[in-house]
Amino acid sequence: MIFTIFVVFSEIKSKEFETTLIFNAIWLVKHLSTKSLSLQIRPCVMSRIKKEVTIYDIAAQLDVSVATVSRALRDDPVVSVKTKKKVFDLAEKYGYQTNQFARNLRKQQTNTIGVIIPRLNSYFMAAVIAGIEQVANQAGYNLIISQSSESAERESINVRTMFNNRVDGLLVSLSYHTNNLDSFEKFAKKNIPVIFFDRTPESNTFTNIRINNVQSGYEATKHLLSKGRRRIVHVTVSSTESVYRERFRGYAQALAEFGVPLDMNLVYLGDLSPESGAAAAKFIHALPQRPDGVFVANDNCAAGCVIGLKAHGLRVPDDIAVVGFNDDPVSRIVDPNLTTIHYPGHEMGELAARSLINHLNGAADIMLTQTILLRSDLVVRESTG
Amino acid sequence: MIFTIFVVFSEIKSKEFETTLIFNAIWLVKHLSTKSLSLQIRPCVMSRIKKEVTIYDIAAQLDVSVATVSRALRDDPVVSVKTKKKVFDLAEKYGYQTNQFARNLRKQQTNTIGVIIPRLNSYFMAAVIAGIEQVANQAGYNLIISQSSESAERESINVRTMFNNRVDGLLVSLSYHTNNLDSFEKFAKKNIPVIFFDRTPESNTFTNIRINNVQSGYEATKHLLSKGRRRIVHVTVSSTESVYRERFRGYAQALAEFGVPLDMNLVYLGDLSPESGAAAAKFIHALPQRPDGVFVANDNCAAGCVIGLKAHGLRVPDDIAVVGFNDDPVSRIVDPNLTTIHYPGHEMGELAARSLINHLNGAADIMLTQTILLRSDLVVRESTG
DNA sequence: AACTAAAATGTAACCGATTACATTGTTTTT
DNA sequence: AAAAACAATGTAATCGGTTACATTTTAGTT
Repeated sequence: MIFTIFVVFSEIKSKEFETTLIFNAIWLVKHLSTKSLSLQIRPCVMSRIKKEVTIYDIAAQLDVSVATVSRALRDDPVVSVKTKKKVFDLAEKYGYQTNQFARNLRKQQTNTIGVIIPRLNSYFMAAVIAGIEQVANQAGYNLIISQSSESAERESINVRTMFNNRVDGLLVSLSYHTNNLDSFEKFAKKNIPVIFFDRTPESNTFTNIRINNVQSGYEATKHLLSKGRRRIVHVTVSSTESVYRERFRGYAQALAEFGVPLDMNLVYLGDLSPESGAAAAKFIHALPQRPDGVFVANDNCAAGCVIGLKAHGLRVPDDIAVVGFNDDPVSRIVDPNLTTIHYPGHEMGELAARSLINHLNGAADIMLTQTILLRSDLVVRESTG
Repeated sequence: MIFTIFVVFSEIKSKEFETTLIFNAIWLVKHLSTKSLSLQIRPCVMSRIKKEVTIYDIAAQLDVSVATVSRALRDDPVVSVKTKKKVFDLAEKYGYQTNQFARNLRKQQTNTIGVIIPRLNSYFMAAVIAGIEQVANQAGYNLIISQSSESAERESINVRTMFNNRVDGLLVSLSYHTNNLDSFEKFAKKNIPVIFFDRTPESNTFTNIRINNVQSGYEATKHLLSKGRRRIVHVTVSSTESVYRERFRGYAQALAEFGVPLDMNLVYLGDLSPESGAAAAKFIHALPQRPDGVFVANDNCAAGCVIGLKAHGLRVPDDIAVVGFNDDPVSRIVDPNLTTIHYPGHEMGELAARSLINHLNGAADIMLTQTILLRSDLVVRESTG
């Protein structure tokens, strides 16, 4: 059956509007029963009927099949150069956008990477995210970022959400209180790659990217010891997560090496916030025998602690030397500037994203890699004299 | 035609594995031609054939239609309680997950909100994001976050990406250098809601959520003036974006009110980083007539500036008083603590997300709202004596 | 029992891109 | 000139939920 169709418009506002109308007309003809003889449609109604340009529209316009259009748009070498050009031009003209859902549905993959972090409130995390984003954007991947707010429960909800959204891969930094990896099981079962960074689990089922926290903790403490300090407080968090446990281990190791007995009364457990640092300062001030050094497991907390110590009349570093961790910009703001452990956030993010994407592309298999350790360095500033 | 099928397994590892096998068998029967009489399949091959549980599987298992399953899973009241329970139970048992792409494809909406921010490096932004995330999560929306890195170009690429990913709505804080809103046109055309927050455009095509920057700049400057300071430097950024222009306007207004002539030689343009603050301090120190006050357009920069001023031997606030902006935690770390303008990041994020989602739900129409102003307050601390 | 209204469920088209396989047209080989 | 090889394009099934409309079942009424 062959139709001849006259489309008469009473008002055409713009080229683009005309396009819409024509597409709508084509669509209507395709879908209407042959019974209707007359038809009156207001533009607004029409535009509601169909508003997106699809490969079907392009195919109809050029009188080729959707398959050809689909192939042309993906630059498949099997399509002739001439056809490709026609398709590209028309797609350009009508501002065609591929519908990602149709593609994802069909391809069973999403081009999306999930990122789960404890909190977005540190310079370090911002740097990591920036690194991840840079690599992901470049490779055409989307990012879904969510925060666990240091809660194991929220974390596992986020993991589930990521799973439901069928992310192609997951980059995770664990919360303080994560005590099992059950929620990640699903990913393992479906062979969806998961890479942990910074706050990594002790289990070795997944790939980890981190620094040597034992060593860094050791160096921080050793630095204090080498400055002659012997009564050293460690301010950290009570966490099931390995990072802080390892920093503590390094602290203990250094003490042992210098023959200083480990005194658990000198270990202050808080939440590593600036407020917690202030509380630690109070704790230190109240100790019967005044300590002469503090190793704080993060800079924000260390800054709070330094301010607290000064408020209690203690001089830093003369009375008490302080070492932080992270090389957060705050370490250069607080007076005196903090001696701290520097480690590369941006690089860590880049590396994590790149590893994941290479794995997804089949360029490398991360399952072969168990752990990647990045360098971390002690940066000596005023707070240790 | 009625088939009776015997499925014989040589090895069943677990209940779940059995489920997979049965589903595969059902699927095979549905899809195989009647010609094949014999069939041998290895489990690994089978699991590749079909690995996700779909509503079709559940429907087949319960001997109801997919429509019923679909409706039951969405808790449609039209489905009987009994059937619903059966469906829920089986879905639970087999760990069914709805395929978002299929749903999105069909529903023509994504349940995703795009967020574009200049940078993720300030406490304020982290707070905003946290606020957005809280509301979005609660309402079952996903978030795609991306950074423009203060570049107008990156920003418009991000906008395009968001558009291609068919976000349901967009929350944007503009970069320093955005000079036109062309890239957002697409959204306007398709009636996809866009809400700007904090760094909002001057145009009133879209809804804006922000504080009164003119007023805040005015108050900050007036505070310095009321402390007797008359030669006041303003440290800001050369930006096309209105926020900083308005803070400057407030600064100029306050000066005018106190009869102090506006001297453009006292306006220092940098990038508002801590380093830029240090540079501003150097600039101030080098000025022929020493200023006695500084109003810096953000706290991070102000902190850098304070440190720089101290390094140049100037006493804060005695020689020179400093006011920042944002009430970033750093304002309470730097010595002396910064007088600053506090404004609610978390609330701003919440409000932006909630407005957007209400609009999407049809509960409210944001197009009716032009601008929402949030309160901002001067917080007086040591840096102004 | 007959009839009607309401409740529950089923059927099938649809969203838009992908791709195995089939078909057609064109060039090269024997 | 016939056969084979290759290039270009087309056909139609597929991904998995959603929903308008159709059909069946149940409950309620006279």
